[in-house]
Amino acid sequence: MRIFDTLSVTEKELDTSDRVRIYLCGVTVYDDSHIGHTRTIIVFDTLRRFLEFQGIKVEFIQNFTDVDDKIINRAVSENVSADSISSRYIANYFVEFDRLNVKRADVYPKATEHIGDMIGLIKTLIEKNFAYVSSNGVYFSVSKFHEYGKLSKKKTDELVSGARVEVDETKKDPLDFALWKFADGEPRWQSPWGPGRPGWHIECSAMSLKYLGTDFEIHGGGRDLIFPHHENEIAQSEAYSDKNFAKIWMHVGMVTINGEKMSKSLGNTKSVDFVLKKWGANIIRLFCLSGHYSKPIDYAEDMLKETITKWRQVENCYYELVLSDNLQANPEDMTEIERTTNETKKEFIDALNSDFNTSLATSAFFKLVRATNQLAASERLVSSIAGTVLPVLEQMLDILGLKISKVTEEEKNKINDLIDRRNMFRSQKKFQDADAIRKEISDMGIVLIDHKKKVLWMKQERIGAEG
RNA sequence: GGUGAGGUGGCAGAGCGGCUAUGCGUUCGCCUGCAAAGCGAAUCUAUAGGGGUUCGAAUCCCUUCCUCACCUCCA
Repeated sequence: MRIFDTLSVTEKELDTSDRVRIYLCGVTVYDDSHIGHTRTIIVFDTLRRFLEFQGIKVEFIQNFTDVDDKIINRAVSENVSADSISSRYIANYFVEFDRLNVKRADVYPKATEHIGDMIGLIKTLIEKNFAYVSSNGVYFSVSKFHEYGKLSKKKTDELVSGARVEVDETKKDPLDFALWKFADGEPRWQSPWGPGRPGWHIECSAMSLKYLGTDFEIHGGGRDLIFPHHENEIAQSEAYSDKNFAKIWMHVGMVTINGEKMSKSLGNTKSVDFVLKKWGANIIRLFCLSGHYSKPIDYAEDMLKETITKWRQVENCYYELVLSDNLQANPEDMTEIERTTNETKKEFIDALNSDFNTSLATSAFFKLVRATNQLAASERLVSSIAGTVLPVLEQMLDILGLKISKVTEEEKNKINDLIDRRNMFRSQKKFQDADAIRKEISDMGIVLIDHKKKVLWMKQERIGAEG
């Protein structure tokens, strides 16, 4: 599979010969996660599912930044400990991303649990003369790392001339960034240079190195992390190890709202909780995968609504397949559907192999859905066809992380009972009674599909936006 | 100002030298007791403007205009 690498600005072949190690920069746990975090995490979850579907071993690490000024500020304003803030949002994170059907990473390392690793790294950087101690903390000396700027394509002299770099008189160079900050208040940790807290960037270097080693396959995150976070990670890590840090840098585009970037600092975010209540996991996943991962997508309610229509087609398709009559298809239909199934499956996989083009992949997926629904609409969908289509459809659903709402055996029996009663009323032309039953079924979240000679049903996911 | 990514039909979104995806929308229709769901047909022949290369360009080159992101914490 080929993936676009931000560092080399080219598509690179992903080395899957042994295992694929992925480090994804996770969230700072000081507030609710939002749809922007969601997109990045869903993209990587889907990538991981796709690799695993192919039998490739994946080691997936995603960190939590649980020491940060924002966490401390929040703790102060709520008059609680920093730890209680980060624990709360980490707990929320798991609730929400489980609901989004995101597979758990192999490890979710926390910064606070790796202070020792960071100190070790900083020590070496000082020994190698890449870092120095000032009265405020320990700083990385950017000018010592000659490749600084290679990821973000920035030249250090241009960065200096830009007026937006932080002013700190104790730094030797305005570009230098903190590895360790001296601090009086809590939380703080002892270090050889004095008590304090680690800088933001060093945690990812320390934790990726610890869990994945050097030169691992993919390092990812949102585009906004390219500078300075990932640039600084590269500087620290490569200065420390003298080895290449990551083989491929994969960056996910921003989610905008009304064309404007969504971010906590702008205060225009849509929280995961909000979008889950409004749209549900399947719609959000489809939305997040609707465009190429590297490009921005706009959170627009009309687009989300369209996605509901598509999802209904998928639900219909699935239940038509599952509930099809136990019959043999006519040979022409069989040949045709086998061809379509194979073609769409190939299209789907080829698209994902080509820089993870989820937009193309989902369009192949919908082609298969439509072909199936066509057969259903013309009363030609039978079990032998389902036997061909269903396994492929389920594979695609699984890779995309989509989940069809299912019913229990008990509910199924009840539905069939009610359908029988309704049919009876219908045959007696007691349509009001029949409609009352239809309403009762609909209240269970079940929609009836009246075919010419049979009545099928499907479970529809309840979606908040539909009221 | 610097750097990067883009500008494709009413909308979303692929394609990245020839065969102009796909979906949504809209209109009409099929099906139905009526619906719903689904399906069909029609609609839409689009590639920011201007040059060029080529037998042939949305796709390559030049240029103009515009949008967004990053350059401070951010997924």
